[in-house]
Amino acid sequence: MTQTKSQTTSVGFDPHDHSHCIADALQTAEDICRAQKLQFTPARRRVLEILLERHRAMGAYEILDILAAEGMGSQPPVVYRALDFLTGHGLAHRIERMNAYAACTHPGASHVPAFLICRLCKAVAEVETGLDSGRLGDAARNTGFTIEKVVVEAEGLCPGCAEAAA
Amino acid sequence: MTQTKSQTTSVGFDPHDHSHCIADALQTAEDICRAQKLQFTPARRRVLEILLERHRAMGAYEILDILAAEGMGSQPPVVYRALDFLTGHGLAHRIERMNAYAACTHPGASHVPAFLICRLCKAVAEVETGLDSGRLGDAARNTGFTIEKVVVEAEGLCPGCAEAAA
DNA sequence: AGAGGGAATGTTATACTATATCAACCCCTG
DNA sequence: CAGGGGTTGATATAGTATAACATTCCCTCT
Repeated sequence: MTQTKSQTTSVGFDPHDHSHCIADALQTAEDICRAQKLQFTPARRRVLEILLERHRAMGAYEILDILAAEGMGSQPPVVYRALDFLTGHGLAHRIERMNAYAACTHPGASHVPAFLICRLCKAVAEVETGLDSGRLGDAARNTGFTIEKVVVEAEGLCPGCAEAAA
Repeated sequence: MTQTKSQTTSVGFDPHDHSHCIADALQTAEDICRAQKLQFTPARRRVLEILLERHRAMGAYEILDILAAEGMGSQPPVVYRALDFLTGHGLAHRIERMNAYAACTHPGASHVPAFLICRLCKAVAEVETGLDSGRLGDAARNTGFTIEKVVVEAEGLCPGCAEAAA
């Protein structure tokens, strides 16, 4: 919000031109929904916008408070349905460790996303892992386990908070 | 419970002599607590036993029901305190994706554990990852993020359920 | 135009997960 | 035997998520 630098890294903790990444992400979401004949309804769109604006993981009820203040519905199913849609189509992710949700920073990519979660400021960065080809895949093959979905979440300190804490 | 084969792999979905791994794990837990001057109280011990007996991830309230039936306390803090102790000292793990808990299958080892979670029978296998040295570590270094803890959880089908479903 | 049907929303109620708080107790130690 | 840390007991409440059913909207087929 206070950053003014123009830079479009869609990942990481760097300052960047936030209005651009919001507009880009919304446009991408619209494209994806059109291509797949999905309904990008006002509630779904607004929830994604809220996640993009805050640029961090948010609890469902935190999002709900904002929706309610805007008159878009005040009951839990409103926000959970929107989040189910967004996560189900790769537009947002659930951060298991925080019971929270964050906009996907590179929708459309097929991937095993990993999240770097700052335990102080709660900022979340989404990065890629090469996990399938690593030891986890080996371990699964060795035991005969069929992996369908993988969650990778790292908690720690982002550059800013690490510096502030030092 | 119905397995009778003797085999002591402490990891994976293979049949094995379960009474052995329970006894071994409890003994190891006692050793660890003695070495670190921790109190392995009846409630803590019983919760670990329950997790070992079931050999799967269990919800806190599921454990609580068992404790209550045995007269060991019927209020949530009873089980959450025991679970905090066990997870805090590496004797059990929280499975974030399930809001559930499972006994550690190789306590004492320092590691980045990963979990293979069967979505049908809820069995959980604990395996090792080489994650620190992989792309996640690279990504963190590149962004200046300091990783303190990593959660890796894979959901899918264990060999038995995959076969049954086929 | 009207009937049928699928998806989305509105609404109420409830289930499930987890923690805060304070009092009581136990044991060790000084 | 007083103090203090750690553990337990007990009550209340906070936080997260879903079930269930009625209603509406929009599209399509006739």
